[in-house]
Amino acid sequence: MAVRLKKKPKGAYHHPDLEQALVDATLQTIRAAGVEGLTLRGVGERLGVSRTALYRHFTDKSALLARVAREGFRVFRIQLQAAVDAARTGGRDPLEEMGLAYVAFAMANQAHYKTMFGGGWDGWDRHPDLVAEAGAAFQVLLGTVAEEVAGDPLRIAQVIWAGVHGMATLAMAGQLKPDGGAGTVVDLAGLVRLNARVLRKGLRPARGA
Amino acid sequence: MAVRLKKKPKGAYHHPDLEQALVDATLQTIRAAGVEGLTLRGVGERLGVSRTALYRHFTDKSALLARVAREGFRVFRIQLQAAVDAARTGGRDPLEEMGLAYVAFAMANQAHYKTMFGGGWDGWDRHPDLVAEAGAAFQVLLGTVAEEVAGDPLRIAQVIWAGVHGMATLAMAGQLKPDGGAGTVVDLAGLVRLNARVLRKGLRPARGA
DNA sequence: GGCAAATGTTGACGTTGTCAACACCTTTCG
DNA sequence: CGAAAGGTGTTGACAACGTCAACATTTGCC
Repeated sequence: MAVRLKKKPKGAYHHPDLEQALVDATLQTIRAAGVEGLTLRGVGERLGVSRTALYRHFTDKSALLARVAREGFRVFRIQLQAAVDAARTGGRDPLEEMGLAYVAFAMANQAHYKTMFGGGWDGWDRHPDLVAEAGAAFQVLLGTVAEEVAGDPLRIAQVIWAGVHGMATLAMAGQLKPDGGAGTVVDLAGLVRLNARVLRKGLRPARGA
Repeated sequence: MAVRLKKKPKGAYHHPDLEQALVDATLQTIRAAGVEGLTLRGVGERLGVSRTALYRHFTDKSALLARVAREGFRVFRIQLQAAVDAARTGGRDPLEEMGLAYVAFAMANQAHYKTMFGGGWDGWDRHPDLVAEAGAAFQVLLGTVAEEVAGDPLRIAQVIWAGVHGMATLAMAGQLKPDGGAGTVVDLAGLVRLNARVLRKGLRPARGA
């Protein structure tokens, strides 16, 4: 390694992009061990860096997790929007497809999802950028509801959101079992579809009453 | 048996019922400071007992929290059943009233509810008594659904459960705001009612399509 | 080339959950 | 009635953790 050029091939006192590397390593760790298995010392070790190196990029363990959550909401929003678009071009129900994409993301990224919704960090107030990113994701739902069904879009969007969020978190906690307990996995997608269709039918503006 | 009155005016080496006192103190602590604010040393101090005294009654911090969760499910089930019964005698919709009781319990006992649904302890497998108590609570919902609506009761109960659970957890996390962000609190009961009515209408066995 | 800011490291401290060894109390039984 | 036995509570200790302060190194800039 005589390549003592302008960069540092060897010791690399300065990591190329430690900030992003920290986020990635954190995500990998919570994927493997859960949020409660996350340790700052472990993250540093994984990156070959000292235990306190991250304090130059994040004020806190909470701040690091909030950043991870923010990135999650970004990907989440993109996937939800893609599902809506695909449903529209494919002639399928946008709300139903969005619901499926919602639980698919949550199931495929369980630790990430938990972190996004209140896992480990210290409250929305302290992270306005996170609030913004989460709000953008909700806008996908809200906008789709506004175009798809009649009635107060916000309240309807909140009801739909609660349904998919509830199914996702209950499924993650292993609470949704067929016949109420035994072994196999629940047909989560089928449940989402059922929910979507019941809601759509119930939301159809009725004649009487 | 004769009550040994003059026994221990002073130190009371043996606590009257430390086991229950530990559960109560734990619940009080997480009510005030959240699960993450719970420390075994603090619980001991609150009871005037040593930091490791609880190891004679619980194997673990997890075991203590699991016990707290179990007691939560017991109270929860009773309140749900009471709401169903009251609705029946009062001529109101049992499912709607149960939904209201559900979120009312969750909101009034937020830390407890979070502990019940996966907060802090180490998985259902290790606590079969907890599984049983949670299952009993779910039976209230399942039985009511079976009597109230047509169709696969389990799947419908799971959908309803997901709805109220989702609303409760989102509301706890401060995610349900009117106009999507500002200040005031959401009309959670109204949301629950909306959900219940939409679901009931959507579940009505319809003729066409 | 030098200097200030940015970035990374080491040492240390207080807190926490938990174990081992010990002390005290209650019960049981010879 | 008294001693053994087991239950119950205490102290001491340890490793792991998050975080701060002080120090070291690198980078960017004039």
